[in-house]
Amino acid sequence: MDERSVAQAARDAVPRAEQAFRRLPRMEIPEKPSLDGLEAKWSARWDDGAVYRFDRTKARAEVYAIDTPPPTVSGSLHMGSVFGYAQTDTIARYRRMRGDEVFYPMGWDDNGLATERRVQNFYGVRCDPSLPYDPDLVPPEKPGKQAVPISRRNFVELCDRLVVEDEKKFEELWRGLGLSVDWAMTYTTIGERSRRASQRAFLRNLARGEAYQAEAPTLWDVDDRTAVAQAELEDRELAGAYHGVAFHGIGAADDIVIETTRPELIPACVALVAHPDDARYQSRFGTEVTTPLFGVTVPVLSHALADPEKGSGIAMICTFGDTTDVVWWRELQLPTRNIMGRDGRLVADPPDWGPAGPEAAKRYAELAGKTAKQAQARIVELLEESGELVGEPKPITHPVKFYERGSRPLEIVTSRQWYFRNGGREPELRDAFLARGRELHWHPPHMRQRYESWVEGLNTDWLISRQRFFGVPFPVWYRLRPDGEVDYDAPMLPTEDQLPVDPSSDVPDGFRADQRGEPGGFIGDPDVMDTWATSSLTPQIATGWGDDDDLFARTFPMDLRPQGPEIIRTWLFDTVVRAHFEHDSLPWRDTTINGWILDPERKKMSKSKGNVVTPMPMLEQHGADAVRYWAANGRPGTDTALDEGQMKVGRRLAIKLLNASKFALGVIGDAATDAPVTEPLDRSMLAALGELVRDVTSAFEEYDYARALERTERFFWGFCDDYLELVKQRAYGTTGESGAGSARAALATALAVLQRLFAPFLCYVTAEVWSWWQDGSVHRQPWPEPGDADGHAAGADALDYVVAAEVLGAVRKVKSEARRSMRAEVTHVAVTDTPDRLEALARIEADVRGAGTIAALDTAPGDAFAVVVDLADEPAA
RNA sequence: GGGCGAUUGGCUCAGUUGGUUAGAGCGCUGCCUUCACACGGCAGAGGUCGUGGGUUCGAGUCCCGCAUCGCCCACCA
Repeated sequence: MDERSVAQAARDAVPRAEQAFRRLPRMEIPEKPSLDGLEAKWSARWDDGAVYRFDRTKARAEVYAIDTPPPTVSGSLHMGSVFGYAQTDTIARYRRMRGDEVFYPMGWDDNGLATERRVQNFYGVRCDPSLPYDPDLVPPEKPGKQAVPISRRNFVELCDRLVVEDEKKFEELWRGLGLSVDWAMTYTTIGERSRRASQRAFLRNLARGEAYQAEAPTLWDVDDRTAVAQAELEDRELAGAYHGVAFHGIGAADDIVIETTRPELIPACVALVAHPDDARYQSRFGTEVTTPLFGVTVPVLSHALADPEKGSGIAMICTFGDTTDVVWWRELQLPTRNIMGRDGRLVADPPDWGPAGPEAAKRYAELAGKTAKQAQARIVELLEESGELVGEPKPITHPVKFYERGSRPLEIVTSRQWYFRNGGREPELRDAFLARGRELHWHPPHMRQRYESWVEGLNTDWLISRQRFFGVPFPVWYRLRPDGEVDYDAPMLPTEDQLPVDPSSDVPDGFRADQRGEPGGFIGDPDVMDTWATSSLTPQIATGWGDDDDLFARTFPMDLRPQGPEIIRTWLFDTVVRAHFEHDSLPWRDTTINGWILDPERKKMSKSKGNVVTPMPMLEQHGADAVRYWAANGRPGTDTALDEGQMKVGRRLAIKLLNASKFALGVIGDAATDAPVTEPLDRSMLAALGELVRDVTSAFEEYDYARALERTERFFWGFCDDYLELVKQRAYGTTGESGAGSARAALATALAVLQRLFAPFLCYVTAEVWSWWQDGSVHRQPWPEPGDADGHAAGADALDYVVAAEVLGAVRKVKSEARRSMRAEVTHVAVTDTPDRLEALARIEADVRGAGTIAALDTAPGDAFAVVVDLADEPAA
């Protein structure tokens, strides 16, 4: 038995609180129950009563800790988030009712490029780090045509200001949705705790060799002017063209024609490459050719990655056109001829072309300063003029790498960056992370495939530095040599108790502020960490790692990470990496992966498609319980359409619960509810209810909240349509006090169970109906046990309730087809059925006759169920 | 190119280890001005379970192939 099971067993051994849920002496049931106003009323009461407050005196084994991925607060609220977070909340509420102390904090992911972009668009500004700080800066009312350049510090201040506003809106939304998070425990990924945790973890990674700095070719976004990581790439199909380009051998017949989609990179060419087995180029390996237009000498080489099927089977290697170039460049140990600037334009100063340099430079002069696209157009013209363009360009579409939020293709530039090891270059480490993936419990299990294919496909380490402004700075300074050059080899680091630091304003030990930027002095690392480098520590940040050791000991490793499928390769994997390094453990035991939210046309919702639905109007129109109902109907990991019809159904269910509760409690009235349950129908219903509790509980244990809801709902509609109708007359006392007492006890028992089963889903309406007759919040009640229901019905026959409902249904059908009222008198009913079912019918005949207004009922044994109904004549109008 | 998931009435989806006439809601049709509920209730019509094989006494459910859709991964000249 593991630690958790021991704790569970200990809890189970404690005598449970009053199980019968006796009604309060004085019930307060509205004359006309309504959903209106319930959300405001109960949100306020939950706050006042600290219903969802985490009790930090509980031991780890008693705690259920949920690592909610902080939503990105920049940008608009999205129905997809509502979908996932509402689902998670049903789990949280279930665990809480099971007796777990639920640790359920909420964070806001506010640092990073997403926020910067929002600030740029919202205020119409852009950050220019060369500008001085303006303490009196007032941002433009409305963004103008030209972005206003402001200093880095001003820019960060605007970021800080805007995220506070955004976070208020998010909290308002989540509160309205009824998320049972402890709002006293929010955090932000740019907040001090997050900065301290990020920097502390980084320093430890660095000390252990898990973080390192390297100068290397890097995927680069020319618009945001920052390096980006493999995890942030996406492929997009782009129109392009194969250009046949002639490279020259010794004789005119020795031309080698290559096909390229990027002729503008000819000046960056360092070699040609073909497959070693390719007969066409066997004789050329080891020889040299000269590039078209520029006349630069490059070798012809062989490499297994070259694909004989592609183009003419031989490719030019440029530094750098794509990631394959980087592989060839590294493995064939080629020189670098960089022409691509960080602004996406060809650099002014040409690379080293050797002897051909002076001539080549003349050609290059008119390309310098052009964008890749402009340069390509011009170079094609030049190739045509020189006759080195072979044939017409052949249009193709091909996948091109983009930054996922970018608008222009990524370039590859060489730059100095920070990395975390993640197995991309070390098979053993990669295997360790694959093992972690198998150690984690995935719901649904097949989602692990995405993790595996991502980890198996890693080909670089995790690039964490960004040349941006609003993020956690690297806690690193560098010495400046006497000649002013930066000494990257011996970075200066703060101690952990100094964190968080900002190296652009803080000064390393042993230096004075006026030595910043001076030869012999120091400079701070100018970069910030990518947002994932902080987000990957949310389990540590939320649980107070290093800041609150007591809390950390009670909550880490956490139990559950709920999240969307699109961030398995980033958030989930990165978080596994960090916990593996720092704690040699998983960050959590389970993960639930929700599905996509699709629009009514079954298209994935995304901003670019313009089909995003904002959640606030949905909540206002249908109500939180209705929206939660819709979300909870989306099965784990299954894509779900945005369906307002489902929300209407949810709303109707909530109203039904109001009215059925009112009715049942009205029937019970002032009478006692502790009479023995003696009537077969009551006992049979409670037996079925006990089965329901078993079923729903096991569904929740498997994280299948959708099944739990569906089963509860199905039982409840039958309970309303059949049981309440069947028991109505007897409960009013028309057949005597014993039968009435049994009915009232069964009604009270069923109501107490059903209201609690619905509580994780319909959190507002269940709070309301529970309060009519019970003390305390329903959301802090113990989860029903099967015995709460069938404990009152030992030996009951499940058939009784089934047969009663079927016979009643048959009678209703006849009345409906005869276009008569459901109250129409029935003179006689003849039921044919199997003996065991007729026995059941005999036990509950009185209830069936009462509900169907049936004067006489006969039975006859037979093979199949059949009912003949004689209606009384219609009374004269 | 590799992988994962899906394919059930007009729509959205259930269908837990293969077992008698395949379920629900929405929509549609009809009825009921019932004393919990008109933000109702009752009932009805509507499906060769994508397709072709196979295993089995028996397959929506298991196996193989195919098709379509969605997604993930991939070195994309």
